[in-house]
Amino acid sequence: MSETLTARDDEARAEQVYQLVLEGIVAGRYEQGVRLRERELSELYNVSRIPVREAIQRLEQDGFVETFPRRGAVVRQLTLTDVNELFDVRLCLETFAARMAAVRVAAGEPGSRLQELLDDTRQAIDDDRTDDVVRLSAAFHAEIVRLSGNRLLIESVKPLFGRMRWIFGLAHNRSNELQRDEHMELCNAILGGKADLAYTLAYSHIELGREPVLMGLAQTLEP
Amino acid sequence: MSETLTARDDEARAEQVYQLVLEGIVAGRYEQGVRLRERELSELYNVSRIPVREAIQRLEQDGFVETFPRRGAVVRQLTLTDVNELFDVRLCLETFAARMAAVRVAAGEPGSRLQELLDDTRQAIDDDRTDDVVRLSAAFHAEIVRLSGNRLLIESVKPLFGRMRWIFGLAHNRSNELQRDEHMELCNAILGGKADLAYTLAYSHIELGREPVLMGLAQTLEP
DNA sequence: CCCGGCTCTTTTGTATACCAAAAATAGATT
DNA sequence: AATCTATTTTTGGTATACAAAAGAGCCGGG
Repeated sequence: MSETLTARDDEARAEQVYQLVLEGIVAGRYEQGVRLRERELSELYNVSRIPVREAIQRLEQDGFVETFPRRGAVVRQLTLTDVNELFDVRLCLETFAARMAAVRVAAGEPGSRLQELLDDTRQAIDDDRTDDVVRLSAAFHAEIVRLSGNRLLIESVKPLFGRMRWIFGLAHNRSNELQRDEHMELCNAILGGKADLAYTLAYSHIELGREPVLMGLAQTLEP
Repeated sequence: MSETLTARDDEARAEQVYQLVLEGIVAGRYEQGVRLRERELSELYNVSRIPVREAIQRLEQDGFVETFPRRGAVVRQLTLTDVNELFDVRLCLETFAARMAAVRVAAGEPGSRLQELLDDTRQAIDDDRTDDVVRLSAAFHAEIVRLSGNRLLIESVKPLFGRMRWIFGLAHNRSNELQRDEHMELCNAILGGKADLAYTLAYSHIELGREPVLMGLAQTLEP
């Protein structure tokens, strides 16, 4: 499990540290509430403290850790409130994204990638590749936001998607089959340029995801 | 105009550099497209490069500068598209915030600070303190988001408010009197716990702000 | 036994000095 | 004039050092 960074790797060190720590948090190797010490991480990953600091700053930005002045960073404690807040904000932004995506498709934007993702998901479900199903589902949501064409929206949603990945890792999800059906309906609405329908479908799809996640998290939180 | 940091100032250096550069951008002292060199800033503000880097990172997060690998940061170029995207995302988030604020007030949350801000705005308009009017108007919007009680929403909106301050600095605004009237209506709806009305009023208030800003910016952009 | 204060240690935030490599720039050449 | 080349800047990163704050441990008193 040597996660040492190869010395000559022209991608930014900070980015790599960010990814590695994030992976650790999402995978549960860094438990909630654990302190992230700069020295510790810099030694573990064989980098100096500067890229570590940069990574931690970004982790804070994306809601995975909390930092306190002169006391450093700790992995955040996920609460049911966090999940509810996340779903509320997703409802705001992703429903708008779905509507805009439909509008832009109607205006001639090519939206083929959505269908592709659905096809891949079909395959992944049939092959029982659960990780891929989750990844493709997230990619589907991200693709809708991308289709909306609003760069600020894309930027604003990015931290939400990071959190979602985390939460879905902790609290397991409802039926992949059901979700794919909803995605298909939503995809058809968008590719058909039906803005209002896309909005409504996105809304109910996201809202349907809330309860199961809350239930799942409630169990992992207090066993 | 020596902006040197006093040596013994127990607020974080990075934070101060962030504020100073931000001030410079918003005030137009750093023009759009200008490069921000780390060495330059660190000498100007009498700090080392570390807090400067941290400040620049945060400025990028908040959409004021753009960084390119190995080429550093430049002050962003504001376009009409940026403004439109900003208003679209604001419509998503702030209307939701207004609705939630009303819901929470109806559920017993004290919302007195809104009325206070309106009173102060009244005074500021009468005294012709334009800067204060702008500041108070921004504070009014921020207070609604705060009242929504959704911490993730508050966090998500923060970078938007930063951009607004910048844009409003470049493109002047419509009548303060009209805006205050709209704020008052919205305030009454929220304090009366009328969620749907608050939503509608917030929507039209924000949307009414779009055109004037676009017009104003179009002029300053190509004279 | 618990509490308040007193060291001692750890960790952050920052400074300084330095380096490799990529960009920008100036200069030389065709 | 345009292109290739050499020189300087600038970034991204390392290593090391240090003051000051936070935390841990210890100690004595109620």
